Amino acid sequence: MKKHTLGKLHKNTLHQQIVSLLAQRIINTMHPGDKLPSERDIAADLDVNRATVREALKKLEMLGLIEIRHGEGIFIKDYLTSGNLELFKMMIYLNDTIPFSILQNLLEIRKIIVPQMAAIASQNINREEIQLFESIIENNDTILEKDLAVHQLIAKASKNLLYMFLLNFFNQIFRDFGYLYFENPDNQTRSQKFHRELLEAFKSGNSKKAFSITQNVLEYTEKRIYAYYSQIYPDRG
Amino acid sequence: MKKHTLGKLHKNTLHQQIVSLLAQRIINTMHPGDKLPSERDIAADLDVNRATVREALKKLEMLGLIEIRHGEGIFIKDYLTSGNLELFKMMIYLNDTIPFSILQNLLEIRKIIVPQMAAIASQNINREEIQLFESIIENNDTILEKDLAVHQLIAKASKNLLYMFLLNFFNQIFRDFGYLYFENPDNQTRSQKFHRELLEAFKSGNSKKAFSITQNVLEYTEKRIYAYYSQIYPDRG
DNA sequence: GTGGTTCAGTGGTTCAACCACTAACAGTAT
DNA sequence: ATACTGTTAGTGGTTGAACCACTGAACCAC
Repeated sequence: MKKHTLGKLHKNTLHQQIVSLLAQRIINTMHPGDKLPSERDIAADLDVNRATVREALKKLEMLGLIEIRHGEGIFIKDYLTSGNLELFKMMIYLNDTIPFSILQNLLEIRKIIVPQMAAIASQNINREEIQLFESIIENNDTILEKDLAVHQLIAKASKNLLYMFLLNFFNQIFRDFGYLYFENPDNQTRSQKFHRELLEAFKSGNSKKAFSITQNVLEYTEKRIYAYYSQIYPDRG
Repeated sequence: MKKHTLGKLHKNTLHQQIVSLLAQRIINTMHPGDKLPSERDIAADLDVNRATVREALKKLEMLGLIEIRHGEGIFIKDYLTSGNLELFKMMIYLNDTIPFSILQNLLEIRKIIVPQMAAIASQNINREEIQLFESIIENNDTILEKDLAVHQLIAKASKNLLYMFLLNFFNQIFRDFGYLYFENPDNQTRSQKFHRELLEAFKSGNSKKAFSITQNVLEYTEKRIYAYYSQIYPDRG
């Protein structure tokens, strides 16, 4: 790895490549409790510097994939019981297509939590946030950006920092795949309708309405995404 | 808030100390878009090596606190729109006591999602998982370990990997604070009752019952925790 | 057995140097 | 004036070698 013998496209940093490489190796071929080679050996195997390997290992540690013990070594953790949302995100991007089961997981959780938070937001929202909502609807951003902003406003109005962070997770994924969804004009108008209706529910402080409005649009979204997915991959839907 | 308050001193690694230091500095005194000093300057300021600083910066990057741009520098991100659950966790442990608002956030989200997942689990659980549930109830672990295991089983039975990872987040926190909760014998028997009832609901595949049983115990838990908290900090409850 | 010592192997940290990228600027050609 | 080009300073990215700190196992003395 010392010299770029070929004009390869190295868009990622070296330690990021090592993160992906080791993550795949760990998930696919190793088991909890297994010991990873020493930092020196990994560095030698990959023909990179030990410091670079260490930066990659620090990231893998934060993903919940490994545990680094001073004086002992590096051990594989059970990602089912120690993995976090960052690992989930990486699993999405490791493959070139998002696995269908992962997609289902995502939409299932989303449908559970978002309507409830919209209901809570309707009770806690203040004038300033109402105005922000109106300006989001009126501005000239793309519908994708608007929708992301609306959900962020729901989180802000809910006054729940944990939901704010949870939403960041959803949005980071949706930002990458959402453009596909909004290529369909029907989906665009459906979201615009959702934004308008939710604003009214917020203005009147009607939590039940906020809940149902949000639930309905998520169910619509779900159907559309499944339809799209099974159209692209007829054997998986 | 670790259990072993005696005997174990602060033996954090140097780069971990730097993570905490920089995280506090960023959250408390800096704003999104601000530029952090260069790696070389930070290393000089803290009188540590640049490689050590870099390992800390890699972690801060994964927390969503900073963005590192090759050739440009290190920039503060808006943690409200880029922070993740790991950052939320760090915010809990940065202070010596868990802030009340954070506690509320946690319990609010937990109460929304866990009963729904229990209902889903009741529909997807298989014989093997039923047996695992029974063995959890019968074994001799502490009630804290049992309760963590029961929730893990709910996640496993739900067949939702994302919820599995979300639960890891909750459990990592509950593992550190839960022993306080279970010091109360009433709370212990309440959880044991929950485990038995949920097992029956799972056996009969009754999703509504699984939902309400889980919701009830979470509401009980919530009240107890709030009561405990306002007893310790009378001015905040 | 018990307790202390040594030793090899591991992660943690340091140092100095160089590579690769970015922005800003000055100079040039058009 | 405008657009292009090369230079340069400052930044993060990577390297190599060395040493420090911790762990477990083997060994030894009692």
